[in-house]
Order: sequence, then structure tokens, then C-alpha cells
Amino acid sequence: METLATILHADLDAFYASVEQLLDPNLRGRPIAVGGGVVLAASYEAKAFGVHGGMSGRKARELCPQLLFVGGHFNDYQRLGDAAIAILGDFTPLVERISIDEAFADVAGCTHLFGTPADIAATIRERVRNELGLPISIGVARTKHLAKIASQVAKPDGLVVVDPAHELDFLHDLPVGLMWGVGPVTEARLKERGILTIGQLANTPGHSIERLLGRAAGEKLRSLAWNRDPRRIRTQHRARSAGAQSALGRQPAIEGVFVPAVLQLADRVASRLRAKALAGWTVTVRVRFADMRAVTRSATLEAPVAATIVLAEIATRLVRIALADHPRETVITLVAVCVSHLHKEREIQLDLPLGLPDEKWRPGACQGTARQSADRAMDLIRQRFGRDAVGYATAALDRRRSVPDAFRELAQKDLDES
DNA sequence: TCTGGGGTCCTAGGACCC
DNA sequence: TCTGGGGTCCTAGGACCC
Repeated sequence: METLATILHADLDAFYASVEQLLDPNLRGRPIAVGGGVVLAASYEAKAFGVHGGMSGRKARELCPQLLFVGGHFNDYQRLGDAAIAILGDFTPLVERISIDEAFADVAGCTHLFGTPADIAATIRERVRNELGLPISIGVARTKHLAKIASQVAKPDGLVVVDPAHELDFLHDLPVGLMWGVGPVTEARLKERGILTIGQLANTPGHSIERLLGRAAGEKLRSLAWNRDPRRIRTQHRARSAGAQSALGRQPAIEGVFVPAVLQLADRVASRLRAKALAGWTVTVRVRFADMRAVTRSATLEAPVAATIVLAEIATRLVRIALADHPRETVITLVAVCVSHLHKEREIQLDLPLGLPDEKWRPGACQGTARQSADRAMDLIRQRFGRDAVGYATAALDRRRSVPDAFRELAQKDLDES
């Protein structure tokens, strides 16, 4: 029995930057970056100078003085990303979207209609180019991992098909950093051991890798290095957590700073949960200090939470605990609020006592019914008139430095359950 | 003049139960 | 009385991905 290469990994090239160049012809052929303080995406002309996503704007300007920063047309990113993924969907329903600009597809069931996987990939690239005006790279292989690596190798604007008969030849000469699960830290650790290529990783004894990286990571990486990747295409995902964070610049670690920030974050998270009829049992906060070290504090509740005020109250207490544990830290640079252990709310629970397990932490002043109907009223108003139409007074303040909501929505994975 | 915002998964230690 | 083991949950931290 022969296994065919039918997995496609499609990845729009320098996506945000390509969209900006599409919308404004004056930007074509020029080094541009989307973002400001942080580069969200860089055009290939900018990448030639070493500019890349995640880099600070200042560093990027140093590397490329003529770099042009352009504003984010977030709605267009969403629209064009959706349209590109929809083209994959014209060939097969087996599409697994990874992010706004990236997806896997399995075309095993449609080759009799549309030709070989390579033909299909070529057609998709052509259609995305002709219909949307965007470059997209595609890797075709027998496994997801290999297809993903192939699309990286194909960039920019290319197509790479990995012949099942020569998979290890293709894989083993490539640098370990291309593997899924190898980031900067792991790459450096492997390098210390003289492991630079995927082939070298494959030929290092398993126990040695596991000692270096831990059991799970070691096993996973060795499997991938030998091209054993059991993952199938998954068209549906279930959210496991929902969170929000806000970089504050440098702010004093005082109530007047973190209380309103936490309220705003709690509002964002809780309204998203309610919109999906979800609630979560565990609340986690993160506080980052001036030196960028971050600490987290969490609590698992007696009942799942989805109400803004309750979440804000618990999160505020956790932030206080985190700060009390680090009395010498007087400056904070980020706060985050996350709710996990999510479950679907069949019907809205109104009067459960919500709070931390410890009795004295219970926010007794909050009555369930009033709280819930206030949230619901606010959700409805926002549905009709937009997010900013109504809010908690302190939370509504100071939205100046915050990232546009449109970008948050892009970054946020759909919370939908199955 | 430090470095955004949304997630997932893993590890390790301790508590607790059987 | 002491000893032992397995399983599960919780918490804190960290690596990684887009």
C-alpha cells in the first residue's frame, strides 16, 4: 500500500504587509512594516534588512532607516484571510485553519476531481494570486509537519512538494529551527550539543535528547525528526482558555493603576465568554515587572465564572497577592487575566456563590441576579452600538495607549465549541 | 529606549485519596 | 507502628506558536 502526499500547508506570505502593498500600490517594492512599537509584519523588502515580526519598532528602524511604518487595515486582513482560506475550502471540507493567514488541508478525497495534490496546490496559488492579489506559499507532503516545513522552504511565493519516497532526504539536511516545537531556547540547547540539523537530531540517542529537553518534548521532536507525525487534519477546535493582557509601559505597582486595568481586562474576557455561553473554573493573573520577569497567581473556584464584576474582583485579589509576594517590585509593565477550565453553560446560573475557595475571599456584596442582568444589558447594548457604547466607568478611561480592538480580535482564536 | 496580544502544552512539586 | 505505591488535582513557571 502506498501512502500519497495529500496534505497541503498554505501560508500567505508576509501577510499584513502584503495586504498593505495590495491596498496601496505606492508601497509595492518598498520596505514596509505593519505596526508601531512592535513590528507585526514586515514586507520581504524589509526582511532583506533583517527586520521581522515581533521586533521592536526602534530596532527595525535601526536596521532599515528607510523603513516605512504603515497603519493596520485590520478589517481587510480579516476579509482577505477569510477569502484565501475559503479558496482551500472550494477543494475539500477538510481544512484546518491555524491562524488568520495559514491553514492545512487534506485533498485525498478530491484528486479525482481536481488532479494531483500538486496540481491542486498550483491552482490554489493561482487563484489566490488572481482573485485576491496576494502571494501564498504551499507545501505538499504526506504529514502535517512535513507540509508545514515544505511551505516554509517554498517561501516566498512558492510551491514545494515532498515526494514520499524521499522524505528523509528532504528533512535531514534542514536546520532544527524549522521544526515545529523548536524555538530559540531549544535551538540554543541543541546547538550546545552540536545538533544543528534535523538529521543530527534524528541520529542522537533518544535518552540524550530527553535528558536535554524533557520527556514529552524529546519524544515529540525525535518522532518528528524521523518523520513520524500522527496528527490528522482537525476541522474543529475547543477553546481551553480565554484571556486578555495589557502592556502598561512603566507604571507604579499601585491600586490606582492595576484595579482599572484588571477591570477592563476582566470585562473583555468575561464578555467574550458570555458571547459563547462559556464559563471557567480557574482564574489566572500575570504581572510583569520592570525587568520583564513575570509571575502568575491562580485560583480554582467553587463555581465557574463568566460575570465581569466577579472575574474582576477575583483577578484583583490575585494581583494583590502577586504584588504582596514581591514587595520590592515597585513598577509593573503588564497585567493579564485568563480564565481556563472552560465549560459550556447550559443555562445561565444566577445565584451561585462565586468566589475563591477560601470563605473570607467571597465577594459577598455581589448579588447574582443583579450582576447577571447588568452584564446581559451591557452585552446587548454593545451588540447593537459597538464595544465603546457602554462600559465600566474606570475601565472606559485611558484607552489611548491600548492596542486597537480590531487587532485584539484578529489575535483571538474563536472560542466556539465543536 | 527595552520587547504586543491571543493562545497551547509541559514540568515539577505538593496535597490528597485509596 | 511503619512503609509503599498509584492516581488526580492544583499551582507556578516556562517554551512555543501565530
